[in-house]
Amino acid sequence: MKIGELARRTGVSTRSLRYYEQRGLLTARRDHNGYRRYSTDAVDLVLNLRRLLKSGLSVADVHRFGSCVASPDLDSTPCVPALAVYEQRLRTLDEQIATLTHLRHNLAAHTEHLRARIEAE
DNA sequence: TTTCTCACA
DNA sequence: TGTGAGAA
Repeated sequence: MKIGELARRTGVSTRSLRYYEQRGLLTARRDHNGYRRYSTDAVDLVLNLRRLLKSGLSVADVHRFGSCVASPDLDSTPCVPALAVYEQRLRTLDEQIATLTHLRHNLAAHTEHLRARIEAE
């Protein structure tokens, strides 16, 4: 199928599909006129890509999934690299949450301090 | 309709 | 991580 049909079948813009290809996430054969041609299983792959990217994974993360991304049923696939990616992502999120929590505590303390000063006037 | 590139959020 | 515009 051509890029327009893949876009329609996946609900993903042609622009995004070209972007995924540029990033090495999606490949296509070329027609004589240079138009991209996709096999029907590209639909599952794109839907998986979309879901993973929307869930906060980066292009590099999705890259690490290897052939798993092409799976028609990603959730039921015992994808070893996916486990590593998810675990690393969880660690990163935990670190970010800790940092934000720290910042929030500091800001709350400053706020209370300032309020007390102002109300003491 | 599709291709590409540049610029931008 | 995408998108818009412009030209072929």
